[in-house]
Amino acid sequence: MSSRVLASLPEGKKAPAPDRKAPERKMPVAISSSPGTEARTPSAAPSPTIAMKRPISIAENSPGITRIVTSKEWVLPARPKPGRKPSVDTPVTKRKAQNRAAQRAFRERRATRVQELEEKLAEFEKDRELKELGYVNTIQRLKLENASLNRGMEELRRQIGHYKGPQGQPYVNPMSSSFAAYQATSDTISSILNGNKSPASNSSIYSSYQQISPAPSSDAPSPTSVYVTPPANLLNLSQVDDDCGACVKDDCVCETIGIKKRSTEDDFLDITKPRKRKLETEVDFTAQFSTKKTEKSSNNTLMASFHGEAKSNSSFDMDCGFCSDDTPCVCREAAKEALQINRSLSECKKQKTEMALPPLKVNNNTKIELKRKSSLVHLPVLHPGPSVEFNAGSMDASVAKAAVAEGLAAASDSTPLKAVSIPLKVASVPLKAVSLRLNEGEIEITSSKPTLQDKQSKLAAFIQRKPSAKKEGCTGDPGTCSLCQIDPMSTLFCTTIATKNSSTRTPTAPVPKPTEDAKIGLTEILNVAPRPNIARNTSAPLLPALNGAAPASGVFIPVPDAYRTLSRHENFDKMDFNYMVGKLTTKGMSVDVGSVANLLRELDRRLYN
DNA sequence: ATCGAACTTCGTGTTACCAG
DNA sequence: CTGGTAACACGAAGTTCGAT
Repeated sequence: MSSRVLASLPEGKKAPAPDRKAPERKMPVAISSSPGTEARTPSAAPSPTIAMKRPISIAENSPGITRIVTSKEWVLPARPKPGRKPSVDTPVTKRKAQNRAAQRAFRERRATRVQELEEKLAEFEKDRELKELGYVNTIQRLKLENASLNRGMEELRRQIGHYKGPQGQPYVNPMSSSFAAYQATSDTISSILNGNKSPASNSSIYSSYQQISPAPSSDAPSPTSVYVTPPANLLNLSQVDDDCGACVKDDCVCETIGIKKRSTEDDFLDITKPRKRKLETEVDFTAQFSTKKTEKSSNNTLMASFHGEAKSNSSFDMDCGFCSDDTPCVCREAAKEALQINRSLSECKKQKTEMALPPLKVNNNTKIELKRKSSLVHLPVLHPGPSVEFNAGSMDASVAKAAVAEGLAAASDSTPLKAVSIPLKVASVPLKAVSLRLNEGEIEITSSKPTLQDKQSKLAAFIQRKPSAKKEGCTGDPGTCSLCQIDPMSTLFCTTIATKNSSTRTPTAPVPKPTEDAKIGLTEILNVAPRPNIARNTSAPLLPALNGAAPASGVFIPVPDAYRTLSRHENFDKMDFNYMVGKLTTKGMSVDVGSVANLLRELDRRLYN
């Protein structure tokens, strides 16, 4: 302190105030035997409060010193409050004293406010991190789901196309590169039909169709046998709203499985009807030019079919208002071509409907067998959500049996619409449901009403199925099973249950294998609250039927199965995680089926509330 | 390793300004 | 006049870093 201080002391200022009691401050303990520490602690810390409380021994000869054991227990003094010590002398003027007090109060308020804000900020940060984690998990799950859906959809398309394409005609995959050509073509035609009179687009249309046409061959079949699957927006111009976004009109899985009403074949014709005009007395220049085109593309069977039709359909006309009657109308031509495509497709469809196809069946290897017996397929839905599901190839027998039990209950119902089927939300998201099944295991869509015997035999097959490989099931160690490896939420679920178990000191029991008794128990449990028949009335609220709570069943399923079952529910993400786990009755790393059922009902209630 | 100067941080006091 | 606030300055304690 020194000269600088002395020199800078303003007039009237007094020397620094004497020692004041410094508030206790927590600081890291640093033991120093050097007396210099005390020396550096000036009078601010009145007396070194380093005091010996009791003698302790020093551990000697210890090879690796991880803990210092001193002979004394030192109580270190709190770090003296830094900064200028508050003055105790009375100010000269009243005003000064008032200002000092005001300033002190102000700083106190400011510090309090800053502290509050910091606490708030910390809370927000914590909340944000939690939400972010949740979002990341959701994104990952959605990505996986999307990928599996795409795979399933692709597989379905491929398989369906394989069966649909007559005489070995390759199925034109809308998702393939030629789909882009379709898209461009349809857009162009649509724009023409809507009044865009750009004659230059004609060539693009033409070339587009050349691209999408099957490879020409000398022994090409009749034009009507050409199988083309244009995108929905080309043929279904009037029913854009009905487009599920995943199906192609002529290849709509939604229609195939009967959850979407078949659209009329001549939707496109309906658009062009008002523009039709009788042209019996007029010269059909369009047909003439079409003929020329046909000659140009003699190898193109698709175009040949179009123009062949055009010849026979000389009455078709379309007044675009741009071309004159003496000149070949490009717009008319394009519209006519689209019409021909539609007609050829109609014939294709007729052929297809005549084919007796078996029901669509997808087994564990995601193979689809098309055994269509009828064109209309009713998909029975027993449950609004994926509350009980059939697992994948790795489906554990317990969960499978739970689902089977539900199916059994349904099978005993005399309602013909009920069937042994997977309760899916097919009505709302058809492709998703189907491909989910594809991805995770078995899907079976029956076209005919199953008999009770059929149901029972299927049930027996399910029940007798052996559980999957052990690595796919619960390992008893959270985060190590296959499900946990790919789904962080599953890991969290398992960990939470493990934590719950440890806190409640539940003895860790091995994952029980469901027994025959379990099957009966499941049937009883799941019959406690009979599920409404969604197929009969999809809009009917489910609450009345879902109010019943299933008692504890004593039947336990592995945690991953419980997670799979619960996580499929739409409301799974909306319900508090800890609450859900708390609702579950667990024994070790297994969950009581009854508690799962209860939780599902609660999720249902929230969903339909 | 030790020491001391310079620097940093924090608490406090004083003064001026402004609005009610 | 009084309360609230900003700006400035000081003091004390801790930290850093170069010289020895």
